[in-house]
Amino acid sequence: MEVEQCISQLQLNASMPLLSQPAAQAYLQGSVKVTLENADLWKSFHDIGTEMIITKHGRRMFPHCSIALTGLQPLTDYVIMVDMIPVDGFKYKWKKEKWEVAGTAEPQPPWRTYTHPDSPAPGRHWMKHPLSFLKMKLTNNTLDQHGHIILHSMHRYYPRFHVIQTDSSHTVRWGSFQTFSFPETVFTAVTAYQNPKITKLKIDHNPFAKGFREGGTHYHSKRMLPAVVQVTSRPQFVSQTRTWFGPLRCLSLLGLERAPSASHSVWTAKRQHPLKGSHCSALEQDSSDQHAEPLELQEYDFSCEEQRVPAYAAYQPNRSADFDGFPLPSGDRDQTQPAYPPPLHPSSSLKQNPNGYQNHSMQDWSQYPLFSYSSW
DNA sequence: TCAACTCTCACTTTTGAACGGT
DNA sequence: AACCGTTCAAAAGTGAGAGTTG
Repeated sequence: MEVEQCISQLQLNASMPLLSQPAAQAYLQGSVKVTLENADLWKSFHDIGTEMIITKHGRRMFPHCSIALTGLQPLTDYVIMVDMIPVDGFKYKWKKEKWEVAGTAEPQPPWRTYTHPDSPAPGRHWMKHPLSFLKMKLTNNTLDQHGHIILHSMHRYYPRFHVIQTDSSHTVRWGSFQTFSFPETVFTAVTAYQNPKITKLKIDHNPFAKGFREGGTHYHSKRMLPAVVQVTSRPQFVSQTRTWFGPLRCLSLLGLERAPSASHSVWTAKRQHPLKGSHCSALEQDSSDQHAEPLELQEYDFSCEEQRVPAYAAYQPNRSADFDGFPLPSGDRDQTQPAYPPPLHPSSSLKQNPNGYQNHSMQDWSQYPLFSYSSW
């Protein structure tokens, strides 16, 4: 199936309602822009073929997601969220120094969304400093109880950032939301590094990996330690600047979920009720939940658009076949075209707006549920 | 048989409590 | 009493080898 056909089909089938424009525009008062903070590092990894370790207990990303926001309304509250989107419908394997397609993707694990712990906060707060999602963790444990993002190993994903306007910190009523993604943040989820170039690059940049270095050579575990090596005394730490996050505030979340027996194109809406009192909890969409309530859509005014934000002006975000280290299947593509929307790559349906960003219609992405999980 | 996954290791970095000085 | 900076211990996080699983 051609990309355009796929999109058309998705648009036809997407049940995500688009609200009337006047209602939505009431919340669209700014021109939100998102910049990837550590874009140089991301690009270094992307050039090789980024791999992210996922473990049963959850592993942080490296490079981690960090973005800068501008164009928000200073006094309006926003919630910032991240989720992970499959790049395509394939499973990969590392063979002969490169990634190869190893079949169709496994069924989507429980969908989760990571909410930035400062959320909700006014626009001026978000624009003051770049936002870090350092503490977000990735896991392959579908039974994970810690709120980590669940991914399949040997599958490719990219992070999607959501900027969601809310009415207030306490009685959340979702306003408009905008979605952003960056081509260079595509990665392959793995349980162990496959490409040694990635390992080297990570050790060079990640301070935690320094524990495995000594004198410019690597040593790993006591099995490889020279007999004379002794543990040195604990270093004295200089005083550190710390960021203090105030008490977490609670949100209510609105989600969409796929009907359990339905094909990719059929979705039902599920409303998450506002949390009472001071409780904070993580909310998860269970795809097996048969008791989803019908959503009263008129209570929620929101609009959305996704923007692909190339961090480099000269960078070519819309590549597919020439992704270094990430060969997309070519010959069998038509037969195995996934039921996912086209990834960040390229599509003639993408629009170029005056800012140079590429906007996606909400319908392109509407099959992916938002707010399925909130992790604090 | 083999690829993918999990456990474990030794080390560094981060975090937060405790303490002392102003 | 409140604030600030320093010290310390514990927890968290790291990549890779070895063992396990399918």
